[in-house]
Amino acid sequence: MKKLENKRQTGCPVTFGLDTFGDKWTLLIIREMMLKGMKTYSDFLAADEGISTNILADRLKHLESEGVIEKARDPENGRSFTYSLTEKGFDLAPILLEIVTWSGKHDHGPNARTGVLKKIQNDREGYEAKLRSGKPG
Amino acid sequence: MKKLENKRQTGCPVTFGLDTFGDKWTLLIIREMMLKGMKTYSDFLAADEGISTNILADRLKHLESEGVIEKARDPENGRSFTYSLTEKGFDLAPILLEIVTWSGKHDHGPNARTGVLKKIQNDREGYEAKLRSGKPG
DNA sequence: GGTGATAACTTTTAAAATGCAAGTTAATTT
DNA sequence: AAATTAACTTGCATTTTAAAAGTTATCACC
Repeated sequence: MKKLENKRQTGCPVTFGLDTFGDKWTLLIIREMMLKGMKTYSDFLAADEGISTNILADRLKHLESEGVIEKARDPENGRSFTYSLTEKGFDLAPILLEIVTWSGKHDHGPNARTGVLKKIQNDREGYEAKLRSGKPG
Repeated sequence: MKKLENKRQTGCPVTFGLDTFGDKWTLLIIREMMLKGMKTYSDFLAADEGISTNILADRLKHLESEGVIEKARDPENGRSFTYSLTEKGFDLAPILLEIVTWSGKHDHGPNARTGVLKKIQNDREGYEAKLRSGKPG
């Protein structure tokens, strides 16, 4: 993914952030990890939106090179790897939660899901702490 | 921009948000409007990152169709139009501010700019209110 | 210890999106 | 009336994405 690798170096924090996670697939991978506890390549492939395998491989590589996620062998399955969020990755939680909050207010569609939204509204700090523990509800 | 127009309708709030503003150019346009008070087509074209004119036109059209921005004739210049944020658009402020906060923590480059970050740290509510007034500092 | 299945990718190729330059239209200004 | 400004649109080459098939390594079973 050239786009995200060629950092624009404008010094703008918005640009800096977008160069790291500013394409839709990247944040969906983060969502799978942070909100759904998914951690393997197959987990991500199976996500609702249907990311294609080449793009997934590319984004994982990029996120790892940016220090947002870490890759390790799965101790329980020799042919699998686990991806996990670093602190830098968990620090994306507030952004994700604000996106959920925004959508909660503006998605008036019939199948809008509100599970996470309710957790945020009920106890934001507690929920964020739970996410950072690596074990979402 | 087919990608953002074909809403995926998964019901997921993260997907919903990304389908509206989930490409780098879109949030940069929002940044120009919200944080820098820019409002014309030429303003956006002149932004640091150098968006190209066809993409800019496409993204403005999309944001307008999503109800995030509004287009109107410029009362002070008959050959110009002004784009302004709707309430739905201003509601993106928390997302933008969290991105700035994240980058403030993780951008260790020499030319990272911290103007907005300081305003957030100093008085977040006041700053957000100022943004919503349409007149950023 | 050979066969089949699973997991994580890589490669290939066509379709779609992007970037760049040049062209168009309408409203001023000179 | 002619030149300028503002906001686009169009055409085309390049880049990125998507979809499908192929590769490599580990494991499970017989």
